[in-house]
Amino acid sequence: MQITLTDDFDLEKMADSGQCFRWRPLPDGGYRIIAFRRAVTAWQEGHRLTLDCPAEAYQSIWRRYFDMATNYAAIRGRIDPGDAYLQTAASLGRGIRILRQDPWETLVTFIISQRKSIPAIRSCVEKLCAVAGDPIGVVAGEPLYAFPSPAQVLALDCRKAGGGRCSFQAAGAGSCSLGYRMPYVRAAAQWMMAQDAAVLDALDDAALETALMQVKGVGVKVAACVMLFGFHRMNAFPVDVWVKRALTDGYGEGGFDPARYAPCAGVMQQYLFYARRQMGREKKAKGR
DNA sequence: GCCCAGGCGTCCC
DNA sequence: GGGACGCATGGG
Repeated sequence: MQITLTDDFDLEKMADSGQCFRWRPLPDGGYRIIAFRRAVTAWQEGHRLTLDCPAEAYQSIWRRYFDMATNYAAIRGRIDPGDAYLQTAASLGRGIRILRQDPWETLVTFIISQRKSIPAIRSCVEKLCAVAGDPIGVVAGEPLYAFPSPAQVLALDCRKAGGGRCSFQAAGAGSCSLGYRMPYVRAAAQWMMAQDAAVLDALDDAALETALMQVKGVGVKVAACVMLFGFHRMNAFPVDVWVKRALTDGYGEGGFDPARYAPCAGVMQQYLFYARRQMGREKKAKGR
């Protein structure tokens, strides 16, 4: 299946944008993506996107996943020309789209994300999938797994081999490097099973944030990530250490108001996050 | 070995 | 409501 791209789209930048944790770069430049209990491999060459799936799968799954109906160039074009810092960030981050990911998976992965580096998040999420998720196929001798359902997460045995009580220090098969987040993930699973997806979708942003923050382990930042990357609330603006650094560099204390870019502040957040991380890397490389 | 990571809950004021 | 502190674990 081949798609001719007519809008901002950059696989490499999206893979490195910190919104998804199950994209794996392949030696040939492609990315293997697992989402919605399916695996697909994607390659990009300029305006040509190739997916190793039938056209029906693109139409029913991946087109929506990549948010193909939204015009990101137009959103980028609305950035204040006088905002030099954001202009630069957006030109660095051009091609990033806000993926429409599964809300449950997004909730869990961003609970896991706290106090972890992005590579550590990836490996933790993969462990969780391998231990609790359904096998969905074998590629080059390597088994692939779906993201586990809430029930599958609750079925995880997080107890120590000899102990009775649930301990997150357990080296047991179910610990998955979750550490102190294990009870948070379980709480998220219980919460999720009690929700109606249609009801959550119908909530306004403030009500959805309140609902998400009922889960122990979900604070303002994780809630914002789940809203932006899982519920596609394009105005959510997660502020993490990188965005904080970007805002301090570019605007000083309190000098940036996300409301200025409503209803798409979240896209600006992605540009700022991506650009600031790239700058950090360049500094590191120079220092060597 | 050491440092720190896409924070959060809790305690305390 | 805001600031200090502890937190399990692994990647660089």
